[in-house]
Amino acid sequence: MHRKTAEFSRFIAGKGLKSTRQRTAVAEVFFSTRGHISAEDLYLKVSGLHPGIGLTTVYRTLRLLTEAGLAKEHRFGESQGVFEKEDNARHHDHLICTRCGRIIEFKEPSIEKMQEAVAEKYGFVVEDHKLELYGLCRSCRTA
Amino acid sequence: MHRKTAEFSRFIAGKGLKSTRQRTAVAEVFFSTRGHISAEDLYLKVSGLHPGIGLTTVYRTLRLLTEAGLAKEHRFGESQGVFEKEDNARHHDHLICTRCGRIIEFKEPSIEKMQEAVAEKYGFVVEDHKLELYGLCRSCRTA
DNA sequence: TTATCTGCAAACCCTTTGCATTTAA
DNA sequence: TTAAATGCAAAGGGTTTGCAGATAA
Repeated sequence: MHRKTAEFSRFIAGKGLKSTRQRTAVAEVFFSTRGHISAEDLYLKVSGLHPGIGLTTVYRTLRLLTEAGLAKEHRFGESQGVFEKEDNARHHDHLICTRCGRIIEFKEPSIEKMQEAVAEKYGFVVEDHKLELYGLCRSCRTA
Repeated sequence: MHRKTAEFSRFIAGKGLKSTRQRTAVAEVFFSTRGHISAEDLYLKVSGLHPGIGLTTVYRTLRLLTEAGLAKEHRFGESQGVFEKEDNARHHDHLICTRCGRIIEFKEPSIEKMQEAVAEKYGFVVEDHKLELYGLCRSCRTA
């Protein structure tokens, strides 16, 4: 079993939910998938190994994985949503005070989603990004 | 008539299409709207002035406006699409291909709005920003 | 005149929900 | 034992499409 599937099981248990055959199957296949995958494609992959599983269950499990912070949903363009593994040791961006030099680290998944959508519009696949916001922090502003 | 509505009419004519009452009405209301507006809200606004217009026509006109480069559609989060005027003389950010070095300029008002929201969360007021997206462009990806 | 438009209703597509049944704990 | 999960079918919600009648050029 994938390390992340085990982590998912712990998350499930922690919420007082049940660890089912289907959830484990979906997680296992999801974590062995590289890049993005749609709910439907994941459903097809899992179906190959565990016939009879429902597309609905795949959707529900993907939602749980997302809540667990193990998956991330993207909506590129106008098409169907796709999911990818969420890596928690992630990039962060910076807020920089132009007066006192104070630096605050932050991350904003919603901004990153948009960055990817922009990139997609131009045919790009984002590998990395740099976002720096320059301005005045509260104390410099009120001082 | 709005300067941009006139520009839209020229675009329409250039494509051998017809300048109709409805298209002009939608464009006129759209260009007098600040910020983002959904197809449905635009439909409601136009309906007030031109009863009987169809939501379908609003969608079709918004598509034409977008093709003309006069409108821009955004899909924030998972919700319905919204449109805004496309302004060609603004700050832009960069998309950089890490393989061929190709650089594309883009601007994304929605990202800037979110940047300000994030900054505000930390007590900052944004004066400037730098956003660089690094990745692979279409040709480098498919090559 | 005639190709394009319009508005309505129906279709679409992806995703979620309702519900009766099954299952993990 | 029993609260939670499953799978099916049906509903949702925003957007698009088919079509017959209307209209701009």
